[in-house]
Amino acid sequence: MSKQTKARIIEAAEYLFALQGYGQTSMREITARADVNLASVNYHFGSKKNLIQAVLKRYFDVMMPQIDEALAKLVPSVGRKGVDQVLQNLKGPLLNLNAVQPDGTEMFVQLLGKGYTESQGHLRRFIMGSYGETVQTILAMLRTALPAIPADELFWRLHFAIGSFVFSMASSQALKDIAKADYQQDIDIADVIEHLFPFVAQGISGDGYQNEG
Amino acid sequence: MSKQTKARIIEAAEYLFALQGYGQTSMREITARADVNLASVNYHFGSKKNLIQAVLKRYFDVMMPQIDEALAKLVPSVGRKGVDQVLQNLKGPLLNLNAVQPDGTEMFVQLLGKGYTESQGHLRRFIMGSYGETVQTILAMLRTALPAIPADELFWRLHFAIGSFVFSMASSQALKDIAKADYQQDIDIADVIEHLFPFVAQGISGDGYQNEG
DNA sequence: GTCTATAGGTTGATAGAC
DNA sequence: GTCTATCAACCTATAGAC
Repeated sequence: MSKQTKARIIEAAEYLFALQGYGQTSMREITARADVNLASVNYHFGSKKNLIQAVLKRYFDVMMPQIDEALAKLVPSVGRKGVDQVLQNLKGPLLNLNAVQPDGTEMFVQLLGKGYTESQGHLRRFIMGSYGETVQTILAMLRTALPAIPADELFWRLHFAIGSFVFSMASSQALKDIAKADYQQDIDIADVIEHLFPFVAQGISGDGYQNEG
Repeated sequence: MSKQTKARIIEAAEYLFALQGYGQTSMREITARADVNLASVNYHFGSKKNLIQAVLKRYFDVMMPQIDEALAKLVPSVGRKGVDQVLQNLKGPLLNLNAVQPDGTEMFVQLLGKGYTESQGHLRRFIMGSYGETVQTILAMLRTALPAIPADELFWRLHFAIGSFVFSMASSQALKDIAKADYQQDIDIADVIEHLFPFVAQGISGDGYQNEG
């Protein structure tokens, strides 16, 4: 059955990509884990590149419309409160990815991080080409919340925020181990978000920016 | 001459590692760029793993003692000001890496970022094993600056801060491209730090934490 | 210390039988 | 749609001549 095979490949691939990265995961590993034939990846997806995009597309296609919908209704307040509102509206769509797949949210963020740092140009082009509009909407909302902060400064802060998130996920196994050993805490993705969003909101809202000469 | 060859290898390797990552850079690329024989890497460093560690060690061995020295004299104030003081004392040693090599700071942080996200366990183990004490000192300083914030909450924030930094560096090429295209800015590492530190300080110092149930 | 040559393994992709 | 077999290219590492 084609449908089953295709789905098995996607699931195996996303697990391994999230864990090891794209470049370090071979098609042989993927097909072995999916328990399908090696040649079936190229039959169903054409190439490894296409498979990588298909894995991410599955999540983006669920999340981005939800974000669009959530933000369409929003007129953010000015200041820290507005930033909180924007972030709050991202939280739902993000956590809903757990419906796509068990641990889907965590998987997605890790895939995103790996895609960013393994500077495979084709992935960034694919994302920005397909979903750039939603990204722009998020930025516009933050601009409404923080009208006094220049666009380029906001661009920086948004990227720092993404970095906090992605890094936490990318090293989440290490974080989990440390937290358990040193602080007797068992962590899941919702915990990370609960700690992360105040940190990020605080950092984004700061008014102490200055363009150094 | 052995010394020259070894140095040429290190320089070529760190450039390519920083640009492409460790896994995606082959010894053939390195030796071609260094204009030395392929076999010389294994002769001088034993293995690719050792070469990776040697590249990072060159920077850590310069920076970590400087951080130790800078922090030894410091008794941070309480509050946001204390956090700023701690970060300020990290800035110098970090920027001094430009003395190791032109663009040394940028190179180093990119190497660090790639090392963290390409979860090559041996690298994290090497770093924490060799320089973990300095990391602990930094944490202790932040605890002095923010005595009201529980240790586990500070642990979270420190990781988010590291995440902002490492991710920004690991994806700095992408950031540069975007900044140039969308905001007509040419960025260097000092710019990134100038934007990053206030963001991080703001996020770490926030007093709006709450342990959700 | 430097070189050539090569071993021994991996990779992504494909041709062609079924 | 699935399989086997294989290609051509790449990889790290090493043996051994100079």
